[in-house]
Amino acid sequence: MFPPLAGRKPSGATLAAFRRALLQWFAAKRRALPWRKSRDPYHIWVAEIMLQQTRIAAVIPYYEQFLERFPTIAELARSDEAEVLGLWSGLGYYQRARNLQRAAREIVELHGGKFPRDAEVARTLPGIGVYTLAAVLSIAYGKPLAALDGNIARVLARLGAVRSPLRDPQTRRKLQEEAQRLLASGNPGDWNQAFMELGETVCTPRAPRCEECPMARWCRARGMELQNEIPTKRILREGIRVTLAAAVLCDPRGETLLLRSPGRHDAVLFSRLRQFPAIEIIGDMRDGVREEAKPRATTQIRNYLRDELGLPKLLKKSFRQLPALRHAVTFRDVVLLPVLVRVARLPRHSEGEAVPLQDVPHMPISSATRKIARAALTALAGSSNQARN
DNA sequence: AAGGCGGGGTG
DNA sequence: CACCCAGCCTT
Repeated sequence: MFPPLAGRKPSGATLAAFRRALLQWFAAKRRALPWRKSRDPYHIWVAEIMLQQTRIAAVIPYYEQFLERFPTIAELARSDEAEVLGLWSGLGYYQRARNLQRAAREIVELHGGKFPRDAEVARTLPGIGVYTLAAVLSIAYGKPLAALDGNIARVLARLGAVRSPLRDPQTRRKLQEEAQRLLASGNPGDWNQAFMELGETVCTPRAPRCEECPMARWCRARGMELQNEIPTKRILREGIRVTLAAAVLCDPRGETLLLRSPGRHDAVLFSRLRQFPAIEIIGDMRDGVREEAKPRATTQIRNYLRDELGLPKLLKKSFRQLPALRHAVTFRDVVLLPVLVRVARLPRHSEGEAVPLQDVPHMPISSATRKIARAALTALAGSSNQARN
């Protein structure tokens, strides 16, 4: 079913050549990534959690800052969740950070502060699923567990010309078995990383570089010129479009108001983290008419601030609409319409908090909130420059 | 078994 | 720009 054993009796020699080809390629091309400097299970674990659904380039700076602040499991366990989220801010999938810290506390309380070696024990930790378990235990402890992530699944699917969808549970099982069978048990950590790195750099989702691929001679998809058709495209939930207006209040001291709970919009749009007051601009939002939301944004924000935040009536000239921003939240495509609002005093609000606008980009917030804060800071810097000139 | 959770890279 | 990517948890 899969090369190198496809259609023939399992041949030890072929399998050995297959493994040698990949390991030699990895030895030559292996990138010097921060988490590869270490075998500390904690370091590997943090890296693997950050790398879930997230590209290497995005992870590197977060990884280094995170370990600098939380050098040990014990340090992570005794920190505030808010600080952990602060260091995660911008990386997305914030539940990962919460689980990471919960697991750290569990490790300190139940496992003597060391990441468990036992697979069944480690698997019970929050945030440790089948993939992460195999990755951490193989890399940190040399356990012979085959990792199956998206990269490896794609490589295996191409090697074996598997046409069924990768997320199909039956296919998944088949691929997991195959990965386990191919695993080079001499150094499972290197093997898993070699496989993933091949998927990331050569056997890419689109336009795979088959000419550079050390495994091309074993690849059935390549042989059938199906490398661009396999794996089959995943059917994604249809996206929806959302338009939000967000108010960046600004008092004379440069302070702004953040809310702990959402305004009139879906809470997930700011990852349930602190956010600017915001409302969804309802209206006919079919394709092509989103432009109509822009004039409505200021009016609706103005009403919202008055009715629900108890802000006194403000003059129209206190409002300044900034250029629209785009943001994505899983299947939602969000257009953000930031509105800068000059106020004499920030309103009191039970869920509100006054903070210097300057500080907002460094707080535990979603990227959407950061984008809005940066847009506002840029606009303010621009207008003060104009005033000086 | 299916759906939800971010964000950024790529062609 | 539009399109693409994916591990874990909850329901």
